[in-house]
Amino acid sequence: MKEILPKFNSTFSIDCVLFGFDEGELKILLIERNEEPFKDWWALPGNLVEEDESLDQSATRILHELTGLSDIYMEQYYTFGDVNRHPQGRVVSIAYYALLRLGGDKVVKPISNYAKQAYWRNVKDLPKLAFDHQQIFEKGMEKIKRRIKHQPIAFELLPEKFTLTQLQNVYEVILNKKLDKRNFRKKMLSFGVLRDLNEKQYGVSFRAATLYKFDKRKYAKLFSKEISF
Amino acid sequence: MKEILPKFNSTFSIDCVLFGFDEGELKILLIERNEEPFKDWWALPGNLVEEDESLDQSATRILHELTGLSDIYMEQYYTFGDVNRHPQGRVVSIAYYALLRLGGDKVVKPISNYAKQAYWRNVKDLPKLAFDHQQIFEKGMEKIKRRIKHQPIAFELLPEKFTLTQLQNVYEVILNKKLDKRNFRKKMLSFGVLRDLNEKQYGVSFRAATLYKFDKRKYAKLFSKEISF
DNA sequence: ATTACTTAGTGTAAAAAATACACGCTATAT
DNA sequence: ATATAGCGTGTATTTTTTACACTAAGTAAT
Repeated sequence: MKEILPKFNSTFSIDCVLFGFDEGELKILLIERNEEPFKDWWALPGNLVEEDESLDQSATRILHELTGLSDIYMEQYYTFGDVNRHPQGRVVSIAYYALLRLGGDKVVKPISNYAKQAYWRNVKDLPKLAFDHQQIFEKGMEKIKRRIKHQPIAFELLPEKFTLTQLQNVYEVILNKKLDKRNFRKKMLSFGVLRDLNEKQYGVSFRAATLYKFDKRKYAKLFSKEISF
Repeated sequence: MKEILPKFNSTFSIDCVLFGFDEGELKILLIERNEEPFKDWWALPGNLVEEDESLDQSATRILHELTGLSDIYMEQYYTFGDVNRHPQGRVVSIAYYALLRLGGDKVVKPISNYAKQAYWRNVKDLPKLAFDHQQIFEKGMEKIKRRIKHQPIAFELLPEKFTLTQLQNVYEVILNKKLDKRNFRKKMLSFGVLRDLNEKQYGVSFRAATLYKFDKRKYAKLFSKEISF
């Protein structure tokens, strides 16, 4: 039982739900495993935590290995520790979600050592996943649904310059419902964290939309709106 | 480095922020440690996870050992894994908060083996804590502040029968602000999860208030209220 | 029994936020 | 010139939130 798992003393791992937004769809990155257990299954990217790295460092490393990027927005959200979640022994897994800009220039085609290949898959059409990764994904999905209502994380999925329609698409696909265009724009602009770049899209085969940028300095003004007394 | 920590293969532990509401104050349970490291320091109750128990089971066990109770409301909220958070080696700690009815009958006076004594301490007046427990406490405090606005967790801190004033006190002490009595009652009753017991307090030296009960069957109706589009 | 005291319990008006809803504009493609 | 596809805009209604103060009921002391 113990021979496979622990490098050093660690029996904990990181699993990442890496979200990307592309072609109007919310996608996550899945790897096809090249190792037992669950060889040939689809799984969330993840790995064991090294002895000398914090959990955040480990997640950062894993994401870097997958994508080559090192400034990915990322957050720990839950730890899965059922006794039998890993068929070969006790592995507690700390789950992170991460948000990545997929649009346009940087095309991420990740391949890593423990995976045959990695693909972006629409969250609405996922294959069966290894281990308890379905559960890990679902909890991550819930988290970002909730988080997007309080924190300016939608911008992490978009290129630096984006249109309000693109932004609305991100909200719609994460919340899984249609939003009213005028009300959406009114509210978004009312937060005062979007800077109008006085610049238009180009290369589109229809009327070009205004480009906006997320203004990080004003971001603190975006408070939670919750049950209020 | 390894000689002290791992029973089996486990280098993870559970730490619990156990909240109670008493005398109008929000309190947490602290133990005075009887072991190195941090002998004689105040700390959150916690322990190593056993090989054959899930994280939730482990937290349940720890809470049971402390209080003798086994139906405590409890939730995992974050995992702390800095490399040097434990001076004697790598210990990743999964944090839970828990909410306990302190009122009246059940007086909890917990003593356990690794602790000299345990005390309820007002969250507004905490001593210096061992390890990174200050940070763990603060994150737990943030979590319940947020959670109480979405989920009916306030009731977990009150006796089964309670008055609206007591309920308001719980909200006030967790949110750390005064609320308007009429607006509070209006909103609480509007959720439709309180059952009027047609019963009054007694033994109080002033006008007795109506007692209410949390109606679990209607609880699902209490939706999140957040930024809405 | 009168009085003083303490907490319970109640309503309304004003402000703010959320919602529902439709059409002219503009750039591109043919 | 014209068709097309997405851009960009305002108002009226409803709902929610907020602010605000007095009477009622019971207890305790005299």
